[in-house]
Amino acid sequence: MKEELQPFLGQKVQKISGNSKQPISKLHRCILTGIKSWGKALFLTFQSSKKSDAPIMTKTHFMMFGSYRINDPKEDRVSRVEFQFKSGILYFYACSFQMEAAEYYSHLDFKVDVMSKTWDPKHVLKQLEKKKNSYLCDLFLDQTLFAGSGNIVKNEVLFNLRCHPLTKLSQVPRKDWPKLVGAIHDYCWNFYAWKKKFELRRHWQAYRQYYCPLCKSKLVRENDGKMNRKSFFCPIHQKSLSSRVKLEHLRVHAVLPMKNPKGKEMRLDH
DNA sequence: ATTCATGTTGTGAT
DNA sequence: TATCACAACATGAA
Repeated sequence: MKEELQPFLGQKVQKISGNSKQPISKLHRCILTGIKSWGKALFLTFQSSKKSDAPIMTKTHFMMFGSYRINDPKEDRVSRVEFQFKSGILYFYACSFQMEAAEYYSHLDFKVDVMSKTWDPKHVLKQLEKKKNSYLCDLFLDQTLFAGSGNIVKNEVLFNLRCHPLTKLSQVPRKDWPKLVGAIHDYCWNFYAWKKKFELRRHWQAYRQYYCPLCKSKLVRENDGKMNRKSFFCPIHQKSLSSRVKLEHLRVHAVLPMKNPKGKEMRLDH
């Protein structure tokens, strides 16, 4: 999204509307001066033409169902916010949109943001020390450790590690902790690359799958951990771990492209 | 037609 | 005070 919004950087908001309860009219005639992200949140900075006015920062989170469009509004849908720029219109739908997020933003820890250039696995490792009692299925969703990770990432990484979702961090030997951290980071960057090519789902091996790609046994599907989110795992390859834990951190399998009934490759991801 | 779910936040109970 | 359970949000896809 940051890449798609670049054309609007430096442009003035010519018109703004939407059903947001935030005082969005304050953004009228402001210039978009910054496009940032932290984890799953998008931060836009706006500068009023009066230099004396403090910049306004907005925080947008698309939650589960949110979306955005550029120059192509959704039909029969009211925008949460809609920005008219000189070169086009940006539409936000069904998202959380908050203003005056500058204070919030300045306190964010970019060392835990998997997509940040200042992501710091050593720092994450130090933080992990406090989480020994957590299940991996909760850990991998914890935004204070892995900002940007989510339920797809959790399930796919657990599969790649051949690890049961209800493994406690304390059961994983300390020397293997960097593998956990690295596996999340690697998967998130693959996710980004795959998403750009509209081939995200093609690479799912556990998430929303029915059979293990390795042994064809039926995957277990259950809500796990404190987060109580859905886990998909192979009971053979992701053993319930007690004293001995061996992490493999395996490479993703080659997968066949998905085709629709007409044989054309499908555009799979929004 | 109905159910589910790439997620976070706030509230009220325990 | 900390933890927990759950509702709310809103919509495309299964």
